[in-house]
Amino acid sequence: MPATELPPAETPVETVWKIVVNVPLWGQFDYRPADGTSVSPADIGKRVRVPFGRGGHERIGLITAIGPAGVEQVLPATLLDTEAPLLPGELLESLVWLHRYTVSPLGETVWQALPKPMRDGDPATLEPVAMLTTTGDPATLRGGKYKSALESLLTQGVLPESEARERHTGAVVNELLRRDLVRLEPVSISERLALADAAGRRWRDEPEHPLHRLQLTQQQHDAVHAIAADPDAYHGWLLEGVTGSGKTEVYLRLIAQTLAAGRQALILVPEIGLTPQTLQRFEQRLGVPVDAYHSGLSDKDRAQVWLRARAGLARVIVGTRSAAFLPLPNPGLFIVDEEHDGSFKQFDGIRYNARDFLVQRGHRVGRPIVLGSATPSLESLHNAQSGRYGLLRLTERAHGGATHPQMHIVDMRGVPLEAGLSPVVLKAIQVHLERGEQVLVFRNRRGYAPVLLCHDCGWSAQCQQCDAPMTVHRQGRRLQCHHCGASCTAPPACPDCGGLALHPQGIGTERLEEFLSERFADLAPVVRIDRGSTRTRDGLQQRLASVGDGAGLLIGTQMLAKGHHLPNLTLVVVVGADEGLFSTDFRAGERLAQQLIQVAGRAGRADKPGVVLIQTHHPDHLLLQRLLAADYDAVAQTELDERSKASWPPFVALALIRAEGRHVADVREFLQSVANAFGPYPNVMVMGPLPAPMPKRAGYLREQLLLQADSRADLHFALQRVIPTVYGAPLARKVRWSLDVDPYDLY
DNA sequence: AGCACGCCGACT
DNA sequence: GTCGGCGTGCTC
Repeated sequence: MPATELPPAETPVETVWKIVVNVPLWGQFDYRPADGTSVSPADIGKRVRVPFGRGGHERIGLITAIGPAGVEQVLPATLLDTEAPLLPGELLESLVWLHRYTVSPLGETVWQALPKPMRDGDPATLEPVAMLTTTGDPATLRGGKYKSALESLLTQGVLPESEARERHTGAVVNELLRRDLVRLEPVSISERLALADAAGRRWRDEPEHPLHRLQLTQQQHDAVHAIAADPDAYHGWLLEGVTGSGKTEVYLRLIAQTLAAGRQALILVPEIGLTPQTLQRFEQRLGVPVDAYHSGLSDKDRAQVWLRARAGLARVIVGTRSAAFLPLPNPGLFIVDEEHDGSFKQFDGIRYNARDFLVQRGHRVGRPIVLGSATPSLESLHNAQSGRYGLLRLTERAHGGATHPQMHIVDMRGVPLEAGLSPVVLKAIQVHLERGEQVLVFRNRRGYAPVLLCHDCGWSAQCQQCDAPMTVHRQGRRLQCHHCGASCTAPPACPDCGGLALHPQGIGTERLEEFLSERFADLAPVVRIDRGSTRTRDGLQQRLASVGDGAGLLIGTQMLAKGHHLPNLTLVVVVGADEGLFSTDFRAGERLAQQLIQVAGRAGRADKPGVVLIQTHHPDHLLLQRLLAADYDAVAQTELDERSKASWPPFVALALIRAEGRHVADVREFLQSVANAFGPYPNVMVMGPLPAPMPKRAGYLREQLLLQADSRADLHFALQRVIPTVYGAPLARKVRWSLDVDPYDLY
């Protein structure tokens, strides 16, 4: 045999760690253990410190797999997590799923799921916990705060020392310690787990437990029964419950059963819904500590909650969007409350929907997930109709005979208006205020007026940086752009014709406040609540509290549409609903219907039925007519039919590629090359490149590419092949671009 | 994204 | 002469 035909001597390929780092690069990187040990599947999910990039600078990486080296050069990496992996297998697998679904780099997907200290390589260690053991009897104590703190500590059982100090103030804890009424004792994780189990079972054995105080309605009972029937298997449930029907009570029973089984429950709520009152209510009814997970926590606190969840110690966690990424070794139940809410969709970085991610996790771990809403998203309704989810409906209000608010349409055509309000509306406001009740005027435009217009020549103030009119603020003295934040003094005369006929056009919340506070000054306090007046959660609570229980007039945007129960609120006025009736956005109708129902839900209580007045120029519009019957389902069905006819989601799969840059030519060329790359995939329809609905924003020129396919699989097949190449394209560095699978809207 | 390498203008 | 502008290319 001639020597030349011998195959080259093959050196066996080294088995290495496949590592992702937090960079917008598609691939993974190969590293070997620095200490010379061999790699093991048990390393998957652990963090490593790796030399990365030109200067060999160190970064944190995460081992996602092991396999044969794909490159010549393999650098050494040091393990950071020497015991258990930071990410349990299920969470990592779910994140890999998310990376495929959103078609974004795995490194970025994994990194955005971690609390900052874990991203930075801090050790995954729980802070040592001292249990507060009561050695004294609260009955022997006089003086309210020590006694109540001691009683509360007794019911909580196990509490990290820092948390005890936070809840009951350090001084109180110190005093209890000094008087030898409590003792601090370090507890092991296994002891803490055992105590959590005991607490979780307690409600079963105690007939006097707070959970049993409320009698469930038949519908609530049936819903609990259906969902709890098979706690060991995945099942998606859509819980459609009108305002006041007691969805929360259903959640609480299900959570209690989950606790009794020694499992963890994760509850996702919209940003606006996670108030201290919500948490308190959960804790009081369940009788166990409830962990909150949201952006308001410090990095350190977030990391501790994350680690408690990972250790199985946090049994009930209520959190916002990012809580969908909590590691749960022992999951029992997933809940997404107000599942239609837009805040579950992340709009920057990797664009995921926390609701959909959680459904996927429920599926993976084989546990029920409940999506609750008074106004379900069309996607979820569609899933319920097609049999993917079970549908449970709560149609009756739970306690007392509170009736649905009466909705009325106020025809504005040919009617004299004051600050955009018709005489009928003004009269109604007066009547309700005179009765000592509260009124909410809902207007989804903040500022004084949406436009500053010259009546002589038609000029209007436009933002220099954006394709949008400037909003008038401070009674016309200032102009502000709500898209880029630019702000300037309003011109004294028209810059075009020099005329003095500059008038604010249209009505914003500031103008409503100006007019209404003058008109009704002698009847009630007038409070405006929008992002201009109220920045913080506490600020919102304070402003609501300032109205008190008596007569009051609230003017507000979105912020007031949900949550916050105001028992004396009997009239809601909706100004400017027409904008949602004729929008080009496919989701506009759905959103308007949800908004109107939610805002209507603020009005009325058992003994005082609420009234909702909707001002419109289109009193015959089908959507409004259906809503009058308080029939969200009928509206939703109409909207679904429309979507089906017009080929919009959920009947087709959509993806949107946006790009912006200083030069429109770069943006156009980039998107055109991406569009061309879809050539081999005829099942994906490519629309664009087209100017974005707002072609210029903050000085950047924006264009977009809309991708549509009948089947999600076809869309993903094409995206999986095209998008990785985009990451390597030189033009991609000259523009800012993003991919949004299942865009919430097209703006 | 970082970060280094590289090739042209105003400074001790 | 060199400090530094940000264009281009690479990261196991």
